[in-house]
Amino acid sequence: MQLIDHKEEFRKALIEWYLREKRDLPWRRTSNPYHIWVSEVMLQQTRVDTVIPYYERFISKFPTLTDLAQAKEEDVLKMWEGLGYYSRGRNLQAGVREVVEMYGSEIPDTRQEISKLKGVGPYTAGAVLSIAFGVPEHAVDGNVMRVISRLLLIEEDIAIPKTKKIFETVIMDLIDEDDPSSFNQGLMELGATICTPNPKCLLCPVRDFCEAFHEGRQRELPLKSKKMKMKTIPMQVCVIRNLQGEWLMKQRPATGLLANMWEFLMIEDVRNDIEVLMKDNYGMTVERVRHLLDFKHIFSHLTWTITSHVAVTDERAPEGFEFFSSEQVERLPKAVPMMKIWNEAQNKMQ
DNA sequence: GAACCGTGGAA
DNA sequence: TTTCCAAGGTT
Repeated sequence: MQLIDHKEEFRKALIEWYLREKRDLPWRRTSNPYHIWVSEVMLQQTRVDTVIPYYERFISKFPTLTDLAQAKEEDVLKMWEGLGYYSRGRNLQAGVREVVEMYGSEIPDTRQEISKLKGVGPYTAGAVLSIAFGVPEHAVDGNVMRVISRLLLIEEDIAIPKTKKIFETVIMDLIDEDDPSSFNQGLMELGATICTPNPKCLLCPVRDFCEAFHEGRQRELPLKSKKMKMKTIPMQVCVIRNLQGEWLMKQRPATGLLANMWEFLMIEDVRNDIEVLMKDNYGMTVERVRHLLDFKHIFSHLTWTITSHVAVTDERAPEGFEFFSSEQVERLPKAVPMMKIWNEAQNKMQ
């Protein structure tokens, strides 16, 4: 059965399956556009199971758009701690503040306007428009590209950005004008549960429409070019305490890797001892250096091989650093590698 | 348009 | 262990 000649039957089969089989997720229990926006940002490149507890905590802490707009950025980052891609959190708050200032706290309901908001790209725009406002707009994510590439046997490389336009055009032609929310979510739900990289075609509600299944080529799709191997950066971390037992930390720059997150002193050099490096780089004398923890931290595009130490000093904090009490350190937003070191350091100290 | 931006789970 | 990746966006 050719999908292009049977669009209405396809929509019906997809939406009926979705309404019958959809998972019970927190953001599917609300019609609050702000809550849906939050969920869509958290779900970017992140698994449902990972997002659920973060979503629940975030909505409890910032129940309304106004609450988030008025929050301190550090509190927002703290709620994002461990979730990754931390600029999402900062951009979300920036976008929410734009809605308060420019749109009277009402999230705009056109692609034109909502796309101007910080952190809202083509996917998130379409997702919020269709799910929260019922606007028939495309929301093309990795799931949709996988599902559609199989249904229509599209052999374009989805690693190339402009390939996405093909899928957006297809969706605008296929989308159900009466229930774009269930249509878009149905495609994503299908991609997440049935039309997975290793597809379960016998359970698929729309396999009769699927050209790849017809040809037995579903496992070949979508086509995706390889990416290059990542870099490895050796790193030494030194957890330094002063005579009051406070901890030396600094905030990372506002842009780039782990932007605005807090960390202990780090040096990209494993050939020299910590005492020498501290003297050379900061003119600082540290004593009682003890080895702490060695581990590897893998980012999406690079790897840190970390060796860490604890040490003591009676000198002032170097430029850009501050000493914090344990209670203060606990409250600072820290990325996962620093959380590991922080936990280990606390264990070892008592 | 390619490179950058996290994390943890699964194959 | 290695690889891939999961409801992408920004620069």
